[in-house]
Amino acid sequence: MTKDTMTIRQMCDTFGVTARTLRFYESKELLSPLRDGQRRLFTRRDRARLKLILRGKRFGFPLEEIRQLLDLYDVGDQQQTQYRETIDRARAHLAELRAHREDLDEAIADLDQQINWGARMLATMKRKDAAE
Amino acid sequence: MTKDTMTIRQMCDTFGVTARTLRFYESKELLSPLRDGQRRLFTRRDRARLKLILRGKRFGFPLEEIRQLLDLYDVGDQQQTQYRETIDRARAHLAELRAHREDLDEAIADLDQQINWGARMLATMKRKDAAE
DNA sequence: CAAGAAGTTGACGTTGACGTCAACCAAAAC
DNA sequence: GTTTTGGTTGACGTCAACGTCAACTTCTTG
Repeated sequence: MTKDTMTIRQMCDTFGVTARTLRFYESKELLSPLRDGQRRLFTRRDRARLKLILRGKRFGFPLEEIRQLLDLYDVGDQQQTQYRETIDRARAHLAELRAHREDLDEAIADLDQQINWGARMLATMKRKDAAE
Repeated sequence: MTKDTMTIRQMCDTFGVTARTLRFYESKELLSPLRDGQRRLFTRRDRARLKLILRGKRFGFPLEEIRQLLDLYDVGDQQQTQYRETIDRARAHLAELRAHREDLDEAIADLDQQINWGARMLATMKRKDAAE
């Protein structure tokens, strides 16, 4: 049933990371692959987590913060109180993400405007050049 | 006229960075404050640039990439060719930002859904508890 | 069965972005 | 006039996030 595991190299190819990275993430307890003797076997869970890790990284979150958030997606066998806390953390994180998006929207608007400005500027420069 | 300069400490307080950081940014040519003898005097230009630097950092961009983009906001006395390149880099950067936003939107949707799921889960747990 | 090929565990190196510390200067306050 | 206060320049330290390398084991393939 749980035959859908991957070797480290398959993981590397699939996600575009190095083996070193995967071992490093394991040492930091972000992943916890099974073992076949010595060798690692990455499960569906590991894959889901890695996906989230990489996404977190794209947003510039440090690994430690990402590690804490991973539990959110890991419904597990938590107690009610713990689970409530998990959800609260998730809500806080969601708020952060939304703030991040507003920030981003502003940056996009700024840059877009600046580019238009620059493009007009460039056109003016060309006209001036041609006139000489 | 250009009397609106700030000391390094005023900059620190205003932007929430350390003096070391400002000197470091200067050494990497991201800022170029005036001098009053030895002491640095940060101009409006420096402030504008620092604001952009910090925004770039919030999005996880490396300082070197930020430095290149800063020229865009610095119409300056660039040659046409250089300016064209600057605008091209800016366009590429803008595309990156937009991709980033799509990614972010997805993450927000995911997390939102996950939270709703969790909230329903929690409600179920409570009902089960109350039934016992 | 020898020789890859794929994987493993340390251990050390590297890079970016600063922190920390020592030694110094210069104007201002006591 | 000397002691703060605010600033300066190196030089070295640090931390995260891996890269690199050596020495080893364990299939598997000719």
